[in-house]
Amino acid sequence: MLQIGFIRENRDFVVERLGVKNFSDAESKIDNVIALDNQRRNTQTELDNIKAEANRLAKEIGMLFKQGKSAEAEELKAKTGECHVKEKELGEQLSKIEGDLRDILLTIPNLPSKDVPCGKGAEDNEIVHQEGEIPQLYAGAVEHWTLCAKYDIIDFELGTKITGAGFPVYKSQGAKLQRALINFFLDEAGKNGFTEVQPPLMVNEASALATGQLPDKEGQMYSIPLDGFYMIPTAEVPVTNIFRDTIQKQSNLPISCCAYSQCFRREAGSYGKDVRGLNRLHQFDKVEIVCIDTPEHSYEQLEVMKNHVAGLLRKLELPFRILRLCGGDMSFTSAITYDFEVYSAAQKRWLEVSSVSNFETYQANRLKLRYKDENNKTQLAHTLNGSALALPRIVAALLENNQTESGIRIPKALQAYFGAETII
RNA sequence: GGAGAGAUGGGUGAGUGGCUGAAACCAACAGUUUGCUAAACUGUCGUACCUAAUAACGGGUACCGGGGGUUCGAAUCCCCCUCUCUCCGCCA
Repeated sequence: MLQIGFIRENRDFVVERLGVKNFSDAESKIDNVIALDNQRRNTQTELDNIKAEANRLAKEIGMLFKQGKSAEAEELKAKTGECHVKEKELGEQLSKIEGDLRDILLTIPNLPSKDVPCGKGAEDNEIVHQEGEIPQLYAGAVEHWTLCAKYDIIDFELGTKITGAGFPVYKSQGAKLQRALINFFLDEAGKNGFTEVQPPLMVNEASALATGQLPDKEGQMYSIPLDGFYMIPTAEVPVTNIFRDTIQKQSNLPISCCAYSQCFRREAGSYGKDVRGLNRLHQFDKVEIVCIDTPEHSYEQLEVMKNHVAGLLRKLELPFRILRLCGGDMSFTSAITYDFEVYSAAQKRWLEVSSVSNFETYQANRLKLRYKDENNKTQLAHTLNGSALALPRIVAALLENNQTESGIRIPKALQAYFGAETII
């Protein structure tokens, strides 16, 4: 959620930035917000004055009773009646205005930061970096879903039988490869200063709301209505919520966490070859990194996170590129997002394996995640997160790019974790 | 799931209708003292919103798990919800 004070002071800037995100009606919505906020302030002032008056009367009545002047006290009691009528009326007005204001604010996305390019969709994203060699595969090379069946390491049909499409069963060396990657990612994160946490895989409504999954993306999460819980679409949700309603000391910042979790996504409306095999799943594994920092340092921290992710891909010997997402392709809550894509040689396309974002104060405002600055003033912190990394497409690329006639080569960095040099 | 107890500021914990935004202690922070550390002493020490016609001090309102009610007045009384603890049951 954007901060109302910021909107008031930077109306034109806010409208202009929302334009970069192709947000429609920015101008009228922002003006509506400001008008409602004016109403809110006036009503608040009026209500406070009446309450102050009522408090004054109540004190006086107490004094009079103590002095035994009950007749005078009764007189004043009658007066308080009027106050209560007005108080009730204004109170209802105020909560209605506040509700309306909040509803509108929830529909306004985060402002893209100054580096975000304009654009409508994926085709307008900016490639800011590319490295690694695109492998030349031998003539009989195939896509990962064929490899999975050939080596009997990931069974999609079996998962369909047990649960449904998008819930694969990892078998034998496939299961081991999962564990190897998870441990590799966690260890690397640990070396780079990220503290590991293991969060719950279900969250309550307050948590889902605080990180922005609700109300914007309700249909994306699996829900358990009986208990009011949601299956997490990413560890970002529970991990960031660790810090909900807290005030951090500046000396504790930056906070850097990593967490392995399974992730659950309904992916409603997806279809076609994009969702084949490991390309899109309803349940998958991911190591997430989450950081909290001051506004002054958050962009440095973003670089730290990007470097960490790039390092992982390098060690996995995967060719990758980094995209700076354009306004139109960014998520609702993000101020800037870099996507990491690895090249999948058999599918002959780039697969998104990580997304690293700075949310600035947008999430922190809903989270009430603040810190005390050097002047001891309480301010909203910046939150950042990224995948480091999501497994399925990494597995897809590893299998496809490293396939040979005699088996699938495991990259050096992973061999100790996997316990072998090849899948045969 | 059954029975009971409880929820107060960073922590412990007082407070059962007005003088309590909340004692005391601890922690934390700043300063004095000190060769350094420690100790001692002094001071500061919740959050949000509104307002201020000197953004520095100030004034007001709300908040003692959450929501509603009684009352002129509620942390304190009543109702509902949530959560925690203890005992029992069940169980990886």
